[in-house]
Amino acid sequence: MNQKIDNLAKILIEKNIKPSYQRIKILEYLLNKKNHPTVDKIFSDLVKEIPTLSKATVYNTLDLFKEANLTRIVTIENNETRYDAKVSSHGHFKCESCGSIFDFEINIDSFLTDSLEHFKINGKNVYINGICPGCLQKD
Amino acid sequence: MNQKIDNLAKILIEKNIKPSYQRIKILEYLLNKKNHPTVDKIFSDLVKEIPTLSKATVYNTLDLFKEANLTRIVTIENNETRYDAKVSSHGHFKCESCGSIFDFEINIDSFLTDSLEHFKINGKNVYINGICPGCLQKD
DNA sequence: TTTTAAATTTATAATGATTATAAGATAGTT
DNA sequence: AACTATCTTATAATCATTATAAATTTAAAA
Repeated sequence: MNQKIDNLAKILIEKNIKPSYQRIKILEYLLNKKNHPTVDKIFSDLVKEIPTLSKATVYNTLDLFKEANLTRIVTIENNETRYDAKVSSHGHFKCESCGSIFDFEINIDSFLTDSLEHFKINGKNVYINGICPGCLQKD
Repeated sequence: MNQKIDNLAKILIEKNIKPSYQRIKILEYLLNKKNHPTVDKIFSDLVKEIPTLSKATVYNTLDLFKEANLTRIVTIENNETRYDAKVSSHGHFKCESCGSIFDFEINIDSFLTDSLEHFKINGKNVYINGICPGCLQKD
């Protein structure tokens, strides 16, 4: 009946995660909005569609997704955790003036040196802060 | 009389920060221990020497240092902010098994692409997670 | 279809890092 | 010494996250 839902469910089942309604909706949200949402943003957006949604469910689900490698935590700020649907490797730029977060392409392996050759690498985060072009122009 | 204290004081004065006893001690701590301490670690270590020390002072001072570019925030975990005395650019590796944090050399500019050419860059963070050699051997 | 058990979701309370506020202490200046 | 601004401290407030237990849903069995 609903092809999209089925595809999302399949993704979850492949990871041994039961495809509950909430989980499908949260996964859909993450795959659609690629703007590193906070838990709060995810919750307040989805609660419009799922009025009974609880913030604990969002936390639980994101934790599940993280374990299953469907989602990664974006390490940008220390006060609010942000999440990304696992996609191609990219870095994050945060503007200190307007607070916007920009993605940028990155050759994720180019900066790895021999010093890590005996380490098992599971994830890479590149985070740059500064002023974005828009805010630079304002000054 | 105390050459070391004088040097630390000078660093602060150059940044227009009044060299109070607490500030000098916190700066000294950061420069000596380069293990990305949390606020809690800094406080509990220093309170032995300065019994009247308040955690609020540690927060205030680190904030001052950050503004003055003496210190940078290490973006590793989201639940506990860690601080580094500003030194040569390096990345951080966190072992998911034992929790240790390793520094590693990086060619900080090699991974910057054209996509950021119109951005003003103030800081760069590279954070990698995985398993360290010691924990790999245990398995 | 009902029953039952397991898993999931929800509401609520607890925790813990950080921030805000105001009172007290300190240092520099006239 | 008195005055003033700054710094430090203690305390309370905030806010994201985690823990807990009850309620609901799901899936399987009878």
